[in-house]
Amino acid sequence: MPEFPEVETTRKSLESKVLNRTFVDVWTDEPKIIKKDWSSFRKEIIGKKIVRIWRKGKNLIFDLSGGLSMLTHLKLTGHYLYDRWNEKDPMNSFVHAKFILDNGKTLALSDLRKFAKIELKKKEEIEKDLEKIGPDPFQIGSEEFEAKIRKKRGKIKQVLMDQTVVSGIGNIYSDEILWESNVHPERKTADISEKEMQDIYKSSKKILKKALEAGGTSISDFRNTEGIKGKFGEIKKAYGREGQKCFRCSSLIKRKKIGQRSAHFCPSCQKL
DNA sequence: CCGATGACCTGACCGC
DNA sequence: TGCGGTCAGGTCATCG
Repeated sequence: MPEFPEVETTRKSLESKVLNRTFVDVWTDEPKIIKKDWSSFRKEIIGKKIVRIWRKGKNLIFDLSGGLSMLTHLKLTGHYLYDRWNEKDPMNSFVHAKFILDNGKTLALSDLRKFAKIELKKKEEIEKDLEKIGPDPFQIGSEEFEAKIRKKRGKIKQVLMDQTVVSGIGNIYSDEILWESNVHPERKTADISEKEMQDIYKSSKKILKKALEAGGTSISDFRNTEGIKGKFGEIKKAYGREGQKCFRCSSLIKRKKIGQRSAHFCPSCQKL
């Protein structure tokens, strides 16, 4: 599920709720989510305090006491839930990991497809693993953004989603950003004009900011830590709108496979 | 080094 | 109702 807006929504919420809490117990019914031998994971994490919660791209990292960090990647369908959440929503029922905190409350990971991963390593090791992840659009200026994008040859949609180039953008927001910029997803990075690059840069920040303010997108399974949906799905312009009218020109939105993913775009506003 | 392709999983939905 | 196919906010390993 999660791209920048969903992960950041989760991060902010967890920061306000579980920062400075200590793990007193852990549970899982799907040990493969934890990329470490379960008994050593359990032994190492119990008694550790959460001292910082940060994000790099789509990765969510809990720095713990004792020089350890716990990295979580929610992949397609993972989301964190805390304390008392909306249990009527079936999407909140795929809980495969639970952390019991020293205030007696539970931090849970619900993940329908079980792709999420949790790693526990030394802080420096986690940081090293994340070196390959590029900056998100808010961390760089337009010149650096353009330089990074141009350096990678290929179709703009795929390059925008390449986490080593720029991070935080996935399938939904790349479609939204390119629609907003009037750029066809298959345009080659080398052939995009400077003006268009500026538009893509500005749109990236605009769309991600808007989506964050809306609490993310919950077309399928994303929920915040209270188990509630985000609202960006109600105002998206391209993703998932195949066959519906473009909000700018009324042409019908098209869907096309690019790489392995579905791209949604307006064939008349976004020309090849 | 690069791109293309499957693998990892489960559930929803659509057409017959 | 049931079956089979397709699709899904993401990465990884492997192969040519």
